[in-house]
Order: sequence, then C-alpha cells, then structure tokens
Amino acid sequence: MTTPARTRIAPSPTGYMHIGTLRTSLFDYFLSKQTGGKFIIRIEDTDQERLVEGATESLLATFSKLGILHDEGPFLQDDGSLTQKGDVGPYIQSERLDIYRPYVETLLGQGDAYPCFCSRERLTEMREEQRATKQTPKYDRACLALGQDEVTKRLADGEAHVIRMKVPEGQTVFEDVVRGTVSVNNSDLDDQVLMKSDGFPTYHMAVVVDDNLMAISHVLRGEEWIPSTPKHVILMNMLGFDVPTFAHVPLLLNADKTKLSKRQGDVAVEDYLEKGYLPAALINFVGTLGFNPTGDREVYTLQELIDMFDLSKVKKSGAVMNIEKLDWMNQQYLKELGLDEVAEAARPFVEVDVDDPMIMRALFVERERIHRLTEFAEAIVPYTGYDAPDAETITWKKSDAADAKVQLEGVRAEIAGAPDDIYENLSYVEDRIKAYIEKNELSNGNVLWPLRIALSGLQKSASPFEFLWVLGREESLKRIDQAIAVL
RNA sequence: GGUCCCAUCGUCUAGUGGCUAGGACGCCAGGUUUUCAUCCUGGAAACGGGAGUUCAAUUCUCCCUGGGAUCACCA
Repeated sequence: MTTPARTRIAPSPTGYMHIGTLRTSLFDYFLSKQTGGKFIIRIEDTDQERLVEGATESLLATFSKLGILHDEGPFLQDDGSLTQKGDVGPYIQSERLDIYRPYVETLLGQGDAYPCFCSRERLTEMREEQRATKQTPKYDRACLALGQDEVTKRLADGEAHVIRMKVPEGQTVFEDVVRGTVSVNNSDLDDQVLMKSDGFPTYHMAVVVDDNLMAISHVLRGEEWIPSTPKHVILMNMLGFDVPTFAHVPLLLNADKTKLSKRQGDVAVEDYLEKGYLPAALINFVGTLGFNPTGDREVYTLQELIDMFDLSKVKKSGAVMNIEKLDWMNQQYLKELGLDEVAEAARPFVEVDVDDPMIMRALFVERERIHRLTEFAEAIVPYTGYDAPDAETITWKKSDAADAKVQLEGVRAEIAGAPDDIYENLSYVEDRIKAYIEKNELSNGNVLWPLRIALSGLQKSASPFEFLWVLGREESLKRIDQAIAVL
C-alpha cells in the first residue's frame, strides 16, 4: 500500500468552476481516494481586486452536485453559509494573512528577500524597453542596490513597497511525475514579488507556505504552472521546506489547440451541467482526458477510475475536448438510468410534473433517444399533447388507407379487450401485440406503422409498444379512435 | 523575442526495438427494425521531417520543423 496522499485543489474564487479545475480535482480525488489520503480544497483569494461575491459558495455547490466530496476545507452548510473543517485551517487564504508574515520576515532576515519601492509606472516602462530590445522582461534589481540606511528610512516613512524574493545564482531542478526532470537556469528567473503593497501575499508565497503547513504531498496543477515551479522550489529551499511531488497535467484545449478559453466555448462546469450532461458522464469524460486506464474501453465507474488511476500514466500533451464524444458518453449513461433516476435527472429540465407516472414512463422511454437532458423538454411533447395525424401519414408506404383503418380497428379491439396488467411492463405490451399479429397472420408493417402514427401523431417516434405502455389503455384508445376517424 | 513544455487516424487514446500500429467518437457503406434512435457488420483515416545507434526503428539519441505555455503588486 502506498502512503496516503494529501492532495489539494486551490481555485481562485471566480464565480464558476473551470473545466480544467474539474479535471485536476478529479486527479486529486482519484489519487487521494486510492491511497486512503485526503482531498483538500483551499480557496486562493489573495487578489482583492478580483473578489467575486458568493464565488466560493457556488464553487462548493458545484463540487457537491458532481458528488466529488472533499475531506478538508470550506464546506457549505444547509443554510447556505460557510464553515471549515480540518486540522490545518483556515483554508481560505485571506484568513491566513498573519500566517504568511513571519515567513516573509524570515526571508528578509536571511537576505533572501528585499523591499522594492519601484512604482508600477517604472516597472511597466522597464519591461517595455526590455521587450523592445528583445530581452526577457525581468526586474532590474534597482532596489537591491539601495543602501541599508535609505531602505530603513523609506520603510520608516511608510513608503509603499513590495517584498521581492532574491533569486540566487545557479540552476534549479525538479522532478515531475508526468514530465520527468525539468531544469532552468536561475538567471532566467525574475525576482518574484512575494508580498504585495496591500500586505497580501502573492500566489507564489502563499502556495509554498500553505502547501507546507497543510502537509500537501502531491501538487497537481495545469502545465501552465511549470514556468513558476522553479521559483516555488527555490522558496521551499530558502525556508527549509520539503519539496512535494509535482505533477503538471496537460492542458485542456480549444479546437484550435490553444489553451481552453471562455471566448471559444464552454469552460464552466456549470455550463455543461446546464446543458444536460450527467455528472457521472462528465466525470468519466473529463477524468479520462489525458489519462486512459486501459485504452480499449471508454466507460468507467468512478470506483474503477479511483482504482486504476496512475499519475505516471498521465499524458504529456494537451487534449482537445471532443464534444461529440461527450454527447455519446452522456447517452451511454442515460441508457443505464432507471425510472426514478431519469425523473430526478430530468426534473430541472422540463416544465411537466416528473412525479406523474405517465411522464416518468415517457422520460424513461425517451432517455435512450436523446443525448442531453435539455432534449427532454422537446421529447416529452408527443406524450403530453396530441394532434391527430392525417390519413396519408397514417398509411404505411406499402399499404393503403383502407387497410390502415381495418388494422387499426383490429388492434383497437385487441387493446380494448386486453387486461390491465399488460401495462405493468413494457415487454408485456409488446408481447401481447406481437402475439396478436402472429395469431391473425398479419404483417408487422401493416399493423405497427398505422398504430404508431395513431399513437404518436408523428412520422418519427418511439415504438408503438412504448407509446401504449406510456399512455395506458384509455389515452391509447382515445388516440386510436381519433386516427380511425381521420381515415 | 527569452525560457520551458509537447508531438500516433479529424478528435480522444493504446502500444512495441521486429505487430496487418489496436480501441473509441465522428464519418461512409451494408444489415436488423413499423419510422427515428438503438443495435450489429464492414470501410476510409495516424506514427511531422532528417541524421545517428542497431541486423531491425513509430519506439532510443541528436537536430530541424510544427504546436503550446509562460515571462504582473492575477491566480
């Protein structure tokens, strides 16, 4: 047995869950469950300017809808308020400000960090110039050259400043489970700001301190973080922290292979849920993007994903979301739902009463003819309403109207005379009608086509057996009578 | 532009120093079926290029090309 993994997802509260966040969360979740560890949610809200009201709550609500439950972090209570559980909290960074300060002091004391008084204007100007001369934009360390006395004085005067890390000389190397050894020359790294002028830490400072204090064993995140990982490793070394296991997972891509963006499609998990994808299907689909347990199957249960997950088998290259495949997968899951489950899944997507037994049966029948839950609204119409079809539609292409009428009258009598219990099960209805056809040496087409049209009113629809079962005897007879009247 | 990362069908992927390079979505053609959907069968479709190592490279190494990420007091 491997050691229990403590994994975490650290989203910034933007008001929705990015699909990439879901994928990383899933990998975190698989890994922690597989090893008997913990999956932690930590909110990274150190950017005061980008705070979104209620974002944390909606993020947690989405996790909850998906059934991906965390072990530590903020939790949503029944009354909608937030509470936190776990021994190493708080799990919201804006509540941890006092925790970061001593570490910054330590860095300052060790000479590994320094105050910087440069204005944003100067920094912007400097970067533009560097770009223009084709240099890598990087802080020029002007403030590192300041004399101790001047620094002390300006600090005492309360001058606005930030704290920067002093990147040492040399090379930084780290191991990544999915990518192997990654190394960079420190001379390519910028003196990253650790503490902003408003007293909040930057992500880089906070993530290093929090991951250490929360004893995070595996840092999984998108590959866009690779360039800043060396800075984190340097900070860990400066503070004497153990380096966790890193795994940078491949990006989720737009169709044009660029990083998945809001502009080019849906990036919010909530959007997919609203479009009628089942949580289980979404999890299966997203959880096997960049990771494939066997290569010859597509559908896996959550438990199988947990059992088979292997970080070292995660692909290195990015993945384009194949929505058609998601549709297909969603249908696979839809087909497996039982009567009650379909009703529950459909509830938010239809206007009708899903607790009505007739509606329930209709949803059950239609569930394998649609791909997304939103299609239920349309699919249900032939059951709740009825327009008598015209004679031409009722007539089978290989027969004529006179025959259609005879057949409908015959099958009507059969239905009228059949006992109620044939409606208990779809197959009983089907057996009954098929036996009738066989006994009277009739042909399927001559009977079933007019019957189906009579019941559905539609050129294309579910089978006549399904309609009989859904509608029940009374409504079925009513519709058949109307069709006979048209002929 | 600097740095870093990546490279198997259109897309998601499996895979190996020697295979007819496998599966899935989608697509096309048949079949089952009362229609549609489902389902079944078949088909087209990929190892980016060049060196090197080797008896043998899609696989290992290097270069090129291509693509991407990142270079904020955002995460």
